[in-house]
Amino acid sequence: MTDETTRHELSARFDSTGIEAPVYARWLERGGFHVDAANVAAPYVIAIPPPNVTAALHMGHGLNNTIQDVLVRFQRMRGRDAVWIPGTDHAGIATQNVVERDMAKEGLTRHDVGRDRFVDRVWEWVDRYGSTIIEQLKTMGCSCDWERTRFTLDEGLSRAVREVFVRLYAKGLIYRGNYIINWCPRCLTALSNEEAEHQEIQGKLYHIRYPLADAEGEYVVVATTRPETMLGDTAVAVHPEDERNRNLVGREVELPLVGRRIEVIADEHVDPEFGSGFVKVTPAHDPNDFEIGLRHDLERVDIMNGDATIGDEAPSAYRGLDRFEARKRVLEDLESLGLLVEVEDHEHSVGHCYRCGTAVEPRLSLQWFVRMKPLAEPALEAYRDGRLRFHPERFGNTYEYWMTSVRDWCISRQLWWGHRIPVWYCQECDGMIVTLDDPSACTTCGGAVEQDPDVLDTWFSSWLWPFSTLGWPADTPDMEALYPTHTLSTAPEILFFWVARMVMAGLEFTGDLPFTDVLLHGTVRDVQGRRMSKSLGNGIDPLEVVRRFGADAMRFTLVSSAALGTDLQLDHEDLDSSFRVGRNFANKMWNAVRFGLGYLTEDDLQTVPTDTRLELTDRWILARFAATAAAVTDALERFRLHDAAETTYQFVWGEFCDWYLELVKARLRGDRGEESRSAAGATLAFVLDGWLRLLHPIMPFITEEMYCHLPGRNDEDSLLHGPWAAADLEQLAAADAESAVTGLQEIVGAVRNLRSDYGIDPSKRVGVMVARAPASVAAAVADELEGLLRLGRMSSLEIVGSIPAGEPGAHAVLRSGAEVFLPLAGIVDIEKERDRIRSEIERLESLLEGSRRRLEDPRFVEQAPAEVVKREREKSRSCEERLSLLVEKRAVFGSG
RNA sequence: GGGGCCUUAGCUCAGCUGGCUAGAGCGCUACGUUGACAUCGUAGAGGUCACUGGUUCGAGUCCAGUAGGCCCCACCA
Repeated sequence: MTDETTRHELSARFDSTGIEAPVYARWLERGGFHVDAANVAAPYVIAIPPPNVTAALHMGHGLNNTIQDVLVRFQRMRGRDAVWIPGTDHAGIATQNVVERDMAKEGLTRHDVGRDRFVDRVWEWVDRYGSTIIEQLKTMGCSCDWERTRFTLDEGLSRAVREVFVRLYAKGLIYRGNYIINWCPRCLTALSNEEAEHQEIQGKLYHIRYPLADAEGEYVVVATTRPETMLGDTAVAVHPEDERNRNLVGREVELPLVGRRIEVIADEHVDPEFGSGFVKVTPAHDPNDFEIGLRHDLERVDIMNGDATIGDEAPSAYRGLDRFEARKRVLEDLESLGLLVEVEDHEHSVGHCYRCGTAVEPRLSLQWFVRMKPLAEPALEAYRDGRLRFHPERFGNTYEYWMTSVRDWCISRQLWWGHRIPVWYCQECDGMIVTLDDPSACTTCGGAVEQDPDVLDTWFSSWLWPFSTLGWPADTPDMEALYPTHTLSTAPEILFFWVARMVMAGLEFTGDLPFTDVLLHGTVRDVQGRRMSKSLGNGIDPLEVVRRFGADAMRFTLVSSAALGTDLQLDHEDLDSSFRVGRNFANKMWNAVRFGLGYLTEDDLQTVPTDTRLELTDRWILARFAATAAAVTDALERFRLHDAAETTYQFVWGEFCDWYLELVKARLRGDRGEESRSAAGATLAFVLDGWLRLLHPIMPFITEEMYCHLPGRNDEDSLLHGPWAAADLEQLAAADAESAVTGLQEIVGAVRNLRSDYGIDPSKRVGVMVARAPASVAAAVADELEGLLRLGRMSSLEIVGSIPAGEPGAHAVLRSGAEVFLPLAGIVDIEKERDRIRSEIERLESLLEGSRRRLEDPRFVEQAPAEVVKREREKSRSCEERLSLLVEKRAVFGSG
């Protein structure tokens, strides 16, 4: 689109359709996102939080990936070798569930087809749907280095997983043991502590009588929220110092419904104040009881099957019942025996499977664990000594707390989809082999070996992501050039699951922090403040938003609504209200550029325009641009993307479009001669080009498209690699131009205000007088007269020595000290004018009073910074001046 | 039971190291087809910055407490 005709045929309304795809295709064709490890001088690397391979894009992805793209594009434009590593996660439970559900439609379970065929089927699924989200990221404009796309089950990454398992095992940091773990009876697998989500449940506390075995009529009362577990009780405990009850220690009770005799023991865990002071002890079904059992060498009676039905260790009457069914039955039976003493409401929290929502069952089972303490120490140290930073900072507390109270990590999962645990058991002797390469026989006795059937927790591969994606454990050029990475952007809810563990893994296996800055973004919510979710049906499909409003509009809206550390609300029922801001802004940009293109020539586009030809407004907008560029750069460096968006928006719309374009129109048309036209053209082109750069990280498509339309440029050009903003922007500072133009804006503002107050027909041009304007403002008025006349709908704007006394008209006294007068013979309303002046006097008086009070306080003058005192004096003086003028005016209108 | 966050215009929220005559977008009211833009322009109304106390020359901003809302963590049955 380089020829003249096309250029001038840009439609008045910006339509993202038909622009985004070709622009993205151009970037890809040129390999614009790829960086060769051999050529890396100043790396900037982000590893994407790999979405689940079966996931479809939602707004959370929209936000997070926009943030990452902004950061990557910003650094790429600044000349860094920016690499954004994309990929997906095999997401063990989630993916297995999806495929199982799919199979269920055919009436099949995974057990019907067997392990190998099931895994094949998941792979087919992944091959078919696995690239969906990657394609969606492209639609959003994400500038990932697609040549580096990885999947956690790739051969290389799987190798890394094995390497880590073997290393940790050799170091004694991985062990296998029988412990109480969180078990999901629906997914039929162990879960880690993090995967059990605690929810407050409005439950009951049941008080049950356990008769003493050899004393008719005597009993103890235990309290429990899960009465069905009594079938597995193997003791009753009291606190060793419980005065009331410790005399019973050593006696036996007869477990109702079961008949087993169990001992009363003394254990510190019991809170003598709670309930009756007796605790039923079920070592196989409660983590605390398990610990008690260890201390007292209690029997562990496991009464439940994996699917949470009652098992063979329980009395036959209950076998086969689901746990909740069994609870009901147990309660009924206790009730009929007169042993259920009391039922009270009791709120408590119960773990739920983070994938399917089923209430987790604490279950005794043989699992693999990672010892976390030794890994946590260096990870904590890295945070404490400031090498690892969180944005917002407060998440450091959360991280620190988790690291100091971290518990061992259960990593084995009874699933089929995932990395198989690299452990083999000998079928002949008790040999166990933990090895990188599949063994063919037992290394001790030569017997046949069989691999552990379990797979590893998904997060056991995710925690290696920042380096496994770069080829670790091999010493690859990518590892050499691109590791460690720099920024990690993610949602706070996976701080423990993922972020904390990556830090541990990075330090343990590579000796480096995997990244230095962790950006935790907010949550996308609906208008009621609820999280967006499939089940609530309140989600927003980013692709629909892109289709209707454009990717840039979506990205701008997301970035500008998400201040660092805060959640953002979007209306899923009214996408228009949610994304209008971004769409309108894109349209504004489009039209501003469209306007510029009507006047600019190739010669206008040059380096920083600093010639003496520059006029006041040129110097003003250049100064404003320099300030904006500095603020935006600073904001992006500090991860304050919202500020960057806000600042540019205000500059482009509120200063560039509202004032500069308006003031410069006549000059661009050549009304003031070629010298003036070319100064305006050069300035316009420079500033336009400049803010396109500033906005490119946030709105890559429209900025690229517009950039290529600028005179002398074509599709071969690109903003992708910057430069970010021209060097030497400091030289553009022009405090004098800034204050002069502010003075002009005030005058126009006052005229518009007066017109509006007096209801003057917008089509009627008025003559205006200005007195007492500072010299610089007066000069500026003369320079920019025609523009000002148009903006204020004035027929004339005269600089006068003083406003003629007694003439009927409207007055305004400005902050610059200038006085604006609008003669209104026959129109002016004396009463109204008097009121206007009076209220202005009142306002200024109260302002002045406050200011004086401050200045009269010697402590303020002595202790406040000189700059503040100076400003206060100026404010005071300006108020006084304006007041005295207004008082004079009032005299003219009578004191009323 | 611990820890954290929030409470600023009708709505959604900015306001980072205390100096504010408290901002933005949307909405509202009035007016407007001004040759880039009605996805626009102009003006306006609208706020005791939750409450109470403290620190300070000065507090929306810091500290303590109160009230309301939210989140994270947690093996008291």
